[in-house]
Amino acid sequence: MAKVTADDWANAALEAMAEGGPAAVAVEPVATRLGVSKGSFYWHFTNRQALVEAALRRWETSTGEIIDYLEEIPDPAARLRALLELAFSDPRDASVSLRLVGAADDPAVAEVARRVSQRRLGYIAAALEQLGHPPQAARDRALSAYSGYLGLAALLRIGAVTEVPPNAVEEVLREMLT
Amino acid sequence: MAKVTADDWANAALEAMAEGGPAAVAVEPVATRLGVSKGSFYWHFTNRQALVEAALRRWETSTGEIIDYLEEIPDPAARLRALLELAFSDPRDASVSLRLVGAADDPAVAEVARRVSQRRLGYIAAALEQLGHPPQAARDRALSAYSGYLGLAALLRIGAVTEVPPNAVEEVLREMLT
DNA sequence: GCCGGACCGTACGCTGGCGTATGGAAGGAT
DNA sequence: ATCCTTCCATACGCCAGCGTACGGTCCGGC
Repeated sequence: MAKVTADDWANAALEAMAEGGPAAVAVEPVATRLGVSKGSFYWHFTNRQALVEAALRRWETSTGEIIDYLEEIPDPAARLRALLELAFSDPRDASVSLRLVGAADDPAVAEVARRVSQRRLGYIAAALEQLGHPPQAARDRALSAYSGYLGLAALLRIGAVTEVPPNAVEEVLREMLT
Repeated sequence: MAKVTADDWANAALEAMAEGGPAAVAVEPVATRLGVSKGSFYWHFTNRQALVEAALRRWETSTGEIIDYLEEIPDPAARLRALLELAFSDPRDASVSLRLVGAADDPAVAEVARRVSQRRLGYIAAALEQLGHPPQAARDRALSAYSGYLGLAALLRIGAVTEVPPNAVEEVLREMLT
């Protein structure tokens, strides 16, 4: 009837993580969400930690696919613009990122967050290099841009800023490219 | 013998929050930390939520005092520099801030984080206005600077960046002042 | 000296979540 | 038709943390 797969569990766990952070990735609640009991879970996974890691892997690959998709845009400036517009229009990813930052005591959480961030930083820096910036400058600007994005997402999340400034994308682009 | 006050509880709770986030502000562990039992706690407070709020209030006033102290620096440029150097040298505050961002589902948490952030943004913007920026530009630059700070703190926390870039303070200052 | 209030220890019940054990149901292989 | 494998439900024991009940101690006022 139900026939739930391990991937179903991972998806539901990621959903729970987006809503309540890694701490909310609990076996029984996710089971209820899937309309299934714990018996199913412990057949597919060994313990709760494995579920958290599955959700993290799922998030990492899904963000990776977005970057893979963007990589295909030939013009580096257009690529950066597409990235920014995607980032500022996807509150879910920002929410997950910030939750992982908050839960970074768990080494598994911190490592995934770190890998994802570094991949993004590398992606931005590579585009900037293609645009003629020397490597070190490209890395510096990438870091500053991505930091600004993350911080703004944080301020949005707590309501210190109510809307993303309408010229934010242009602003960051200008800042990076000049 | 021990004679613990409500303030002692609030301090210990803030300590626990800095280490493990709001979720780690649990009655029994904090009691142990104070060398006391729950009996003491439920004398001074009504429930756990009250303890969390006490810790939040404590953090808010303590960050407020820092700003009050900085307000006394007459030269606005020196004031901003002092703020930045303080911020980048105080990992504890950054840690608490980021944890609150992560736990912003709790409205009490979000509101304190919001108030603190807005106070800081206002403080920076005021200094920039004194330096001749028109109000809107001052607010924009304050937002961009503070976002950058927060984001960098996040990246440091997860290890995506291992050290605060040595010229970060100068960089942000230049960005704000020009 | 004792008495009442401030303060705390201890013991208890309750809940939510983890992990285990065990017994099915359902479907394909033979 | 039977049997093995896959998948799941149910029931259980366990632990941490919340909140309550109640008793005990210490100390100032009288």
